[in-house]
Parts: sequence; C-alpha cells; structure tokens
Amino acid sequence: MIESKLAEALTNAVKTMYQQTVQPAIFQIQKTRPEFEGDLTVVVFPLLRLSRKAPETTASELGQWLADEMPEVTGFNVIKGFLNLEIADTYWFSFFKSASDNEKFGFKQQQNEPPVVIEYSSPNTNKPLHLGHVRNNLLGWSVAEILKASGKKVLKVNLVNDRGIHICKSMLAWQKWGDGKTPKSSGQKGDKLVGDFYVLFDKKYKEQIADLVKQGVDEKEAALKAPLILEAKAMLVKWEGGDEEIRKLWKEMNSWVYAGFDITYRQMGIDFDKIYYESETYLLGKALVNEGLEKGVFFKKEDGSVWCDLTDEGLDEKLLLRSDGTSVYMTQDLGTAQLRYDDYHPQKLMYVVGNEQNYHFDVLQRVLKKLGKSWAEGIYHLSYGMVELPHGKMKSREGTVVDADDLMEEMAATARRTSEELGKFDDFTPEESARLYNMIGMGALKYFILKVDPKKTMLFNPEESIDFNGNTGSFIQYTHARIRSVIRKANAAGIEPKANSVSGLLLQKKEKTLLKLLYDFPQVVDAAAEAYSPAQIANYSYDLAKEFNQFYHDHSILKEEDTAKRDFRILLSAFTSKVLRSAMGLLGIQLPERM
RNA sequence: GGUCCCGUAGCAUAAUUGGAUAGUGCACCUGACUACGGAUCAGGAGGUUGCAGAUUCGAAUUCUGCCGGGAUCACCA
Repeated sequence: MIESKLAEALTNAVKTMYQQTVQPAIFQIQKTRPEFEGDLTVVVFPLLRLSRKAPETTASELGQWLADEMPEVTGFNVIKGFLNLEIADTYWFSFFKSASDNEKFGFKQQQNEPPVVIEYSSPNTNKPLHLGHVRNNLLGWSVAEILKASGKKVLKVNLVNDRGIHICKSMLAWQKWGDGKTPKSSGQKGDKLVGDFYVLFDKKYKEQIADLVKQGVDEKEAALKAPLILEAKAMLVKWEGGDEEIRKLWKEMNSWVYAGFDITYRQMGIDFDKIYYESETYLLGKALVNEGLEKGVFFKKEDGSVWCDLTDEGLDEKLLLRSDGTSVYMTQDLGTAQLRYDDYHPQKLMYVVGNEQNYHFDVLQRVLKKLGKSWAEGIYHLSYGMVELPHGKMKSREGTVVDADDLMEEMAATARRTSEELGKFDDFTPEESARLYNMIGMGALKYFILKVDPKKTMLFNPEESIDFNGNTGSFIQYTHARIRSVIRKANAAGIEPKANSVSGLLLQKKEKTLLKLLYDFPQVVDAAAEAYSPAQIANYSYDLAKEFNQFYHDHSILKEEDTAKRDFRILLSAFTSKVLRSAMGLLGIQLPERM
C-alpha cells in the first residue's frame, strides 16, 4: 500500500531533516479533495512541533524529500498546511493489474481467532414481523457479512422468544374462538393467523376491563382481575408445569409461526447459523442467580425476590427473580449469554437490539461482571434507532404497524410499475420478470434502510414509498446493468481483453478517479467492520456508481479507436461491476444483468 | 426528576473520526452529442451545522451551560 510506504519515507525524512524519531502512524495521509491537484495529501500541522518551521516550509521540504526518494511520487504542491502529492500512473496501473481479476478483492481471509457471535431478529412468536424487525434483520445480517469480509469468523444467531404470557394469550384466544382454524384450513400465513388471535385476545380483554369499570371497579384492579387475564396466567403456570395438552397446543401454534417466519426470512434473504429458543434456555438463568446469591453478589428481599444492587455504579437495584420464584427477562438473558459463551467462547457477543433497550444491556453486562464473568467484557449492544412513520411511532392499536410481508410485496409491485412505465423488456418470461422486480424492490428497500447510520432514528414514509431515482439501490443496480451490457457487447464482438496486457497508457482524469475509488474498497470494508456500519458500504457503493456514470458519460468505451485504451476501459468497467457486486452483496442486495 | 441518545438547506441524509470553500439525493428551475441503456449526465438556487461560551494553528465533530425532540428508570418483554 502506498500510504504505508509514504509514512515510512516521512519517518525517515523527519529523522534526517529534523533529528526526531517518530512512529509512522502519526502521519495523517488522506485522499486529496477533488478541488485540489494531487492524489494523496499529508496534513503537516501536527508535524510543526517536529520541524519548528512554518507550515508551508515544512510541507515543501517534506514534499521535496518524497519526490526525491520515492519513484511513485511524481510531483507535489503545497496549499497552506496541506502537502498534496501526485502519485504516478504506473502505480495505479500496477494496482489495477494485481486487483482487477481478483474476485475476492477487498475481502480478507478468515483469521484464526475466536468467533464473533451476533444475535439479531429475536422475534416473539405471537405476532408477525414488522418494519422494525426489517431494520433489525437487515442490519444484523449485513454487519455479520461485513465482519466476515474483514476476516472475522462470525456466527449468526437468532433468539426466539417462544414462551411467556404473551404466547399464552394467543393460545387462549385460539382455544376459545378459533374453531380449530389452522393455516392449512384458512390458507393464512401461520404467523399472521396467530397474530390475529393475539389481537383478538387484547380486544376481548379490553371489553372485560371496560365492563368491570362500569360495575365500579378501579381500572388498575380491573386489568388484574379480568377473567381472561387470569385464565392466561393459569395457562402459563400449566405450561411451566409441563401440562401435556397445553404443551401440545403450544408446539403446534409455534410451528405455524415458524413456517410463516421462514417465508418472511427467505424473502428478506437473511439466514442464521443457529437458533436459540427461550423455552430451552430460560432455566439456565435461574442457576446463575443462585450462583450469585451464594457468592453474595446478589441479595434476597423479605418477600423472596432476588436483586442485584447496582446503586454504587450509578444505577438502580435490578430484579432478577420474582417473589414467586419465576424468572424475568433479565434472568433469561443471563442464561442465554452464558450458554452462548459456553457454546462458542467468542471474542465478542453482539446483540442487535433497538436503542430502547440500552439500559437493559448495560445492566446485563454489569450483572455478569458482578458474577465474575470476565467474558462479559465482550458483550456489545449494537443499538439502532427506531423506524418512525410520518405521524410518529408505529402503534399496533392504531393499526399503523407496517407489516414486513406487505412492505416487501409492495416494493416489488412498485418496481414492476416503474419498469412497465419505462417500457422495458418484453422478452422476459413471467418468472424472469418476477425475479427482477423482486430484486429491484428488495434492493430499493434494503438500500433505503441500510444507508442510514444505524444509531439514527429514521423516518419511513409509506405514501411516498421509496425512490428509484437518485441515491438509491436501483441507481446502483442500473449502473451495474449498464456495465454488463457494455461487456456483453464487447464479448459479442470478440473483444475479451486481459488485465496484464494493459500497458503504456496515461490515465485520463475520470479513469483515474474511478480507479482510485476502486483502490479504496478494502479500506472501506475495514472501516465499515470497525464501525459496524453497513451505511459506509452503501455510501461507498453510491459514490462508486456515480463516479462510473461520470466516466461513462465522458469517455467512449467500445467506440474508442485506440484499442489499448478501449481494452483498458472495458476492464476498468468490469472491475467496477465486480466491486459493486461485492459491496452490495454485503448489504444483501443483488445486481441484475439487465433491468 | 435521574441517566443515556439525537438536533446539519423545505424533506431525507454524508463528512476519511479534530483538517482545506460542510458533500449528496428528493422536490424546484435550466440544459445534454439524433442514447456504447435517459432508472443517466451537466448546471442553478437553497446553510450562522439548535443557541451561547470554552479548548487550538483549525470544531458539524471535544468540554460546559441552556433550548428542543426521543428512549429508559416495572415482580412487562
């Protein structure tokens, strides 16, 4: 890499000219802004204490040194405290030759070190997936892929919340009013069917509360005493007691939900290496709590409830076991964390969970540390912002929840409409066009969501839907399709150039900026992995596509008469399409040959 | 009220992590070889980066205090 060579040369320069010994890392070498001449820029302000000279003088001296010492440096200019360096075309060409054929360009080999376990999705089995899950799923999947690309071993895991009072509510409603309805008998998707019964429960429960209030019962008390909620609680006790009939129903209804989730996940294009179920792990937490009691790091109150005192760390006391001995959310998460650690001994335990749970994960880590689990240090909560609608948050009560399946279908339908308006492709079979519209719709959706910095709250406007023009997934897909079209044409004309035959050319301006941008890709992957940010990959992809379009606009490719230039441009285009595919692949977005 | 997060053009967003004149898209104007694919390209207009201080060669970015928005502080998950 040229940057490290420059840093090394600068280290020598400082040693020789200014008699100072420094680490190469102190040199700030960045891309030269397009409005200035040059390729790379050294910021000299931090070096003034070494040179004890004016910024311009220091920059000139260092620039001269580099120009003398490094054949790659063909020129330099100084503006204020910025030393702009020109890098030889031969350097960029040699990069081009070494990288353009490499399918894995930008991807590191897997390092031999403990894995990263990343949990995402984490659905409840009482309702279908919605827009919030979509952001979660896309984010988790993409971060996992980016980490893999940066050389990490990664395990994607899902934790399904398949037990608890909320599940019992759906079950109870189905028992009472379901008439034996199944996904098969009704033709309804399993998660939707179960979700409907959850909603039905809520409706009937509210009616009961209202009746009680009419009879003069206090509203809070009514909520606790309504027959339906008592039944649901009784059912939960039965479930925990292993009641056969209840367990059977529970298994069946959950299986409907899983079949429904599978369809949604498949359509979304996400997957998991392992699925944990809370019903299988919730007991482990209790053992940990007992361990803490024995060690004296937790304490029991008079009513029998167990707590962890975090007041000396600026937090509150945290409940770990109810007075009746049943476990709470925290208890379960302690258990699953331990299990996950035992399963994989990971270097990092990541949780992709909304920022509403920041406090929960802060507490989780602290409690585990109190238990003396040194691996708790590796817990990382990848906290992301909520998705809001123009009128505010999604509220199931107000019917403003955006269903994941509906959304994806709508996206594909919009893609179809747009394509038809533009009058494309009569020669596609129905299957081919369906695949394409799906690819475009999902690409738009994924890009729209992933281009936003994870930690930011984002706004989603269903009416305006998602753009297909400008900074969008479709723009990048279109760019790719156009490149592929050029290459098809070239191949059809019998032109199939090889990278190592390219030589003796000078880079045109747009060729150079494009090539330099391609050169950046590996660093972008690293930075995105470091920051857990698919948004950085999305922004890079957009810049790259935009840059290519400018190049494409300014220069002829196939019509270029100088065959050496023509061949180079074909290869440069092919290289671009490859990197676009790699980058967008990290976001789970496919790029079509035609669109 | 305590703790944490966020305020960038009408809207949506970026800024190489403290670097040059704060980029980009949508929407709005104006243009583009009679298209190697116009879902494209070029140009215009739009900003006191919520406000006020502090730190320094240099601040959207760090610190302090306000203002505004959100989350959380459950024997819910």
